Amino acid sequence: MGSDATDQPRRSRRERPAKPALSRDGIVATAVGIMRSEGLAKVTMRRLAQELDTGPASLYVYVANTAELHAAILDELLEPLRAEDGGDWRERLEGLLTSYTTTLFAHPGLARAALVIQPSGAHYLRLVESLLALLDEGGIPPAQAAWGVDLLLQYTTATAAEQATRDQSADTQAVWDSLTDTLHGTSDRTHPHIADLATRLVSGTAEQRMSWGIATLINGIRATPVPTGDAPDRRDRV
Amino acid sequence: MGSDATDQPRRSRRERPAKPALSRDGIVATAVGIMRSEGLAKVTMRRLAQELDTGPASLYVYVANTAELHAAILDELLEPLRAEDGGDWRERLEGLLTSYTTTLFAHPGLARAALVIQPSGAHYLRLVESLLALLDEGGIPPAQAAWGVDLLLQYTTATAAEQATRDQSADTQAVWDSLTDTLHGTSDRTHPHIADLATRLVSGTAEQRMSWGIATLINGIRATPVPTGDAPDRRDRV
DNA sequence: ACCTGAACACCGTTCAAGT
DNA sequence: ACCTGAACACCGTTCAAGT
Repeated sequence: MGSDATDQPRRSRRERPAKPALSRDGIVATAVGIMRSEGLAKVTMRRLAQELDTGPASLYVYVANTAELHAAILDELLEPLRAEDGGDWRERLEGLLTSYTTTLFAHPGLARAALVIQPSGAHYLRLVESLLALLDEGGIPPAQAAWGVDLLLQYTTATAAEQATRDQSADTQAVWDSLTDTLHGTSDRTHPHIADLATRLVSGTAEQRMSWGIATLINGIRATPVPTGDAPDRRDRV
Repeated sequence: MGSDATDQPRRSRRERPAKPALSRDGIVATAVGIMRSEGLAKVTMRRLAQELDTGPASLYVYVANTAELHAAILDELLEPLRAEDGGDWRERLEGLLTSYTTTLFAHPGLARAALVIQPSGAHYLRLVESLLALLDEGGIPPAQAAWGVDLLLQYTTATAAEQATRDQSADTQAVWDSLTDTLHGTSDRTHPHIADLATRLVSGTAEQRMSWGIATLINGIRATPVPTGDAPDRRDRV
């Protein structure tokens, strides 16, 4: 009983489980799959089309371009993100931002895409909502929270983008060594401050830096009022 | 008299002013030229080779890869950056960071490269030195200044990367409108904080946001001590 | 309306062979 | 040592033509 062509009269089966109809959701889901197994760099229109057993042109019926596709992938990855229940608002805020960063870390290259596209998917909005709720709980004035949430997300996204890229490249250690050497070798006369702080400039683990960075941002956001007056919209729209 | 073969016995001239010898500096200078006139996206190994009248393989004698080339271009652009003379240290710090951002703004795409590569050229080091001097002048504790300078440069670089990309794309307005609509259309019940702050989330000009962001970072850096103890090197090297 | 083959106009990087 | 032609293994996007 090696064959199973019983109730499906004619149609090439096996290999592919009956080519499913194309849909935006199906395309995004397949894209996520490729990214998880091979990284974002492999998620190209051509490769994706191949996976879906069609030509690249077909995808443009559902996705405007590669950037939009990457935005959709990102939002999909944010699905499991949720703030913890117990604890101090600061701890929960740091926890939520850390899981956001961890998510981006796990998928090198997506963080860079996130910096370049303006995410606006459902899961991203939920993340923003959670962050605003925590800042509110911490008594941060609304205007500062509104601008601050941008700062917090930008910081974590940019950090993930940097870190992810560096981990990816094979010669990270070499680059690092040469930077350390450059800093320590800097002349005391031309660059006194760098020479003085050489060790401190590169001290700390990524986790320590991130934790300090988030605390620094929160302290800054709390302490810095936004300019008063009816500030115009960023696009000068009324 | 269509020919002009007078005092140069044999050698195809005209068109190209006698092909110069390749050198790293020449390659970088040519790359900067292409970037200024056509944008970073056009600075490819192939295009650069064509400009230098050779094949792409020849460039690999002087430049390890495209990322290294972009790093070299960035450093070249930082050459004219200098802190102003007069005024408050805060104003001069903001001024210097603003000219850094303006430089990246003027060349869309380079900011993104700056986030991905660890800059370490001579002009970048001078910028770091200037920032450390200003933070020192402002009485920021050395350990906080050392970590803070990273935060300030990351913030400005990431902001430029975001802004540059968005200005570049033709349908910026459409994306913006749809984001605004999304925010304002967000249900009061599912996303109460977003609904409440919708206007504030998108308020302010890019300049106002940047200025507030820098002030926020400085306040945070001043207020947040770095973890004590002999913190290990970021790479655990002793 | 949805889908597609084929084409247009490109990429980075390597390598064996030359000078 | 430096330079190169040619190749390998790819890209995103468009468009006319089909169903």
